[in-house]
Amino acid sequence: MLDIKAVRQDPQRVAEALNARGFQFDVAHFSALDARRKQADIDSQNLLAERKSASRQIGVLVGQGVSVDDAKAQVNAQLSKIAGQLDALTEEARQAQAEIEELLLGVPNVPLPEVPPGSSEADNMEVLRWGEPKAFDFPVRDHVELGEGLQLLDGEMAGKITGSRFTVMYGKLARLHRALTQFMLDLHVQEHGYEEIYVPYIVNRDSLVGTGNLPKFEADLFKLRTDPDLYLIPTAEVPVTNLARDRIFEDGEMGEHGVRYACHTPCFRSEAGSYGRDTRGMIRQHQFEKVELVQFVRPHQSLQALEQLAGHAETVLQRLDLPYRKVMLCAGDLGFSSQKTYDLEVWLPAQNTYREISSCSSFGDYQARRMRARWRNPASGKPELLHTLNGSGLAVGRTLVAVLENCQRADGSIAVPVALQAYMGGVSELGG
RNA sequence: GGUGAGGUGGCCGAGUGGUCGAAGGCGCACGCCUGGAAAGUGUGUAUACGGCAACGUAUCGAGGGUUCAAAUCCCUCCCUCACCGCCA
Repeated sequence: MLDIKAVRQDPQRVAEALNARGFQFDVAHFSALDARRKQADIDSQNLLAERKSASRQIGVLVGQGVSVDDAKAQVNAQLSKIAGQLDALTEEARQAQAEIEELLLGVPNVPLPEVPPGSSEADNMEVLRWGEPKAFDFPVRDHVELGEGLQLLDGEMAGKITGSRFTVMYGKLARLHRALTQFMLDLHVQEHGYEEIYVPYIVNRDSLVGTGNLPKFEADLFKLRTDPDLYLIPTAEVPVTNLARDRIFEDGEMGEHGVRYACHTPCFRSEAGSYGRDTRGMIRQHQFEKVELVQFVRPHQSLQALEQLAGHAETVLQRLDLPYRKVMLCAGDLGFSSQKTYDLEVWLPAQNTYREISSCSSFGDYQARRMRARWRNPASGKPELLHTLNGSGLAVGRTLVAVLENCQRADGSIAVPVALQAYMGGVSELGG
């Protein structure tokens, strides 16, 4: 959520900044609503104050021995006037509050100044490339051909069990998938200073509102038939970031670099409307695994933290020797809650292109305001909104795809990257 | 899922429907005392919104209700604890 004070102070500037990411912010509507909210708030507060003092007066009189009825009679004029207006006024105030809240919950974050303009991924800015795409002296197979050829991957069976966009893996492939997860977690915990945590895979509505998935993107979620509403997590970002919800961190709890959590979870995405895109194979699934990195930092640290976070994700690709490029998303391609995002795109030889494998974002105080996540600034002694960040480190399923395709050999077997062999019990190849 | 007991400030813990945002304690901050410390002692110590400020309003798990007035009474829900049932 944006800072309502900042919006109020210069709505035009906010509107322009949001326009850069393709969002139309209706300044006139906001201003009218805010004025209404303020007036209703003042009116109802005044009335409440009157009622309170009248009630208090009755209490005082009763304390002095006056009968309750007599006491009421003495302040009757005031009370009857209040009774007539209070309900309407408090309802008006409540409604005005709710409306402006709803409006703001639907407004995305403002991009940082360095975020390039643009409306689609075509306008994203390449920051760097790492590694050389390997030249193959045989026709490359995609991961589906490779996995099915080895009889380790089965999309049809998943279709039978559940439906489209799920997958079944067997044997060494299933193990490679698990090895990738273990490798990533160990790297981030042992070398990058993250604490490993385990969290619920089902969350409530408040948690999803906190991260910005709701109220706008309900269609992307799997919703359970419970009361109250519960949802399968679309990413570990949701439960992990919500660890900070309604919480005030003492400075000592934040550590030098802030709080860093690494968390492996399955992710569930309904992706209603995405049918037709990436239908083949494991690129876009309803269920996939991800190792997520989440940070809570002091506001002045967030820019540097984003660079470090992206670096942590890049290290995974480097250790696996997978060529990739890093792009800064343009304003129009930013996620709803993000103020700045780097995507890491891994080289997929079968597609002859780079494909997203990690997205690392800084949210500034946008999520923190939605979930009232704060730290106590020792300089002021006051609670202030902290900054949140997260990034995939990495999407496991897509990393598996990248390993299969980049490490394939002419006979359709797969050379297991050296970094993973220890996690495979020494196994160095699939098939062959 | 059943029965019972509870949910109050950073923590513990009082609270009879009426000057209660809430006694007391712990913790923390600052001062006094001391050569220095401990002990002792004094003061302060929730959050949000509005206001230049004085201050006002809201919040005692959440939401409804009764009442002139609710931390306090009633209803529903959530959570915690104990025992039972079921289960990995």
